[in-house]
Amino acid sequence: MVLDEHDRRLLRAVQKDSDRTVQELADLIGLSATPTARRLKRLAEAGIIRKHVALLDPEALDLQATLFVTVRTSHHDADWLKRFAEGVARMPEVVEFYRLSGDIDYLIKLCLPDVRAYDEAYKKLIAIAPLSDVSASFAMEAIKNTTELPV
Amino acid sequence: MVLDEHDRRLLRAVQKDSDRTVQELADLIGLSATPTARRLKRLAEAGIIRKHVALLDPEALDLQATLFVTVRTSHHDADWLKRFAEGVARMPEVVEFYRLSGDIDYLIKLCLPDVRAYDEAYKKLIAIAPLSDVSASFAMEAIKNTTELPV
DNA sequence: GGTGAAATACATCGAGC
DNA sequence: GCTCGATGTATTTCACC
Repeated sequence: MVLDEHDRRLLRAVQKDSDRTVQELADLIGLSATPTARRLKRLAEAGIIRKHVALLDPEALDLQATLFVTVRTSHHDADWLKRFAEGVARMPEVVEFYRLSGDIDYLIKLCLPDVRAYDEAYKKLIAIAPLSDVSASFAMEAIKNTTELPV
Repeated sequence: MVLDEHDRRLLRAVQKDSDRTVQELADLIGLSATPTARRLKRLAEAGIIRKHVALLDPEALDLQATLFVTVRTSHHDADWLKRFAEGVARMPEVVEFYRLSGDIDYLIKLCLPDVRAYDEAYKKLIAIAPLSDVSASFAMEAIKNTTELPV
């Protein structure tokens, strides 16, 4: 799908704040309400707008700690991989989970009440599948953390 | 603020999908529409619901590459820190940016069209402030990537 | 692909239980 | 906290340019 400047402005606006009326969005991108609504519908149907969600404040929910866990493993067979991927993804405290290139095999981002809670998460991780090398460091400061993609 | 089970169910629902009417949310959490609307308002005013946003599909926007950049530095003075933090945070391709504990000082998550585009991002990074050691690896697979916090 | 006006659906507020 | 009903507002769908 081809996007023009109006589409991109619209995407930038809704990924910043989707609590806006079509009229407000229309004013922002310099169109009237009807074509703005049409574009929104088109972008959603094309799958470019995946969904709308509420973002919560981790502090207010007593989730003060963000941890990054790096994992190396010697097991690379399909069985192990499936077991590990599914087990880790099922953990609600795991918010991101990537298989990486390079010498680190996996990167896991955890959202926890405090750094002490890592002990329990670590036990859960090693119980899922055998891991050669697990290392963690916690975020002292989240300088930037956005869901906005560069469009 | 104290949250009961109805509040938590509501938070779980809106963080998954906020494109629902108050009536649908009410049915999900087992209350009727009026108290559900009241709870939503209370949670937003308390700052627990920070905002509502649209999540876009990176693939559909030709952003196929996720990269993680780790940075070590020997500069730790206030001036350097401010310059580095502000400069990096301003880059639109930087979606997450943390100051870490341990031997890695900073972790940067980049959202790029392809891995080749890292060359340009790297040049931008080293132009912001002097860095001792920069290393990158790209995500071969995003096994999990959610904005849902564990509540 | 854009405009303006009408119909519909939703959120919001109040009163009574 | 629930129900019902009324009001205001936003979304949606027309015909039309």
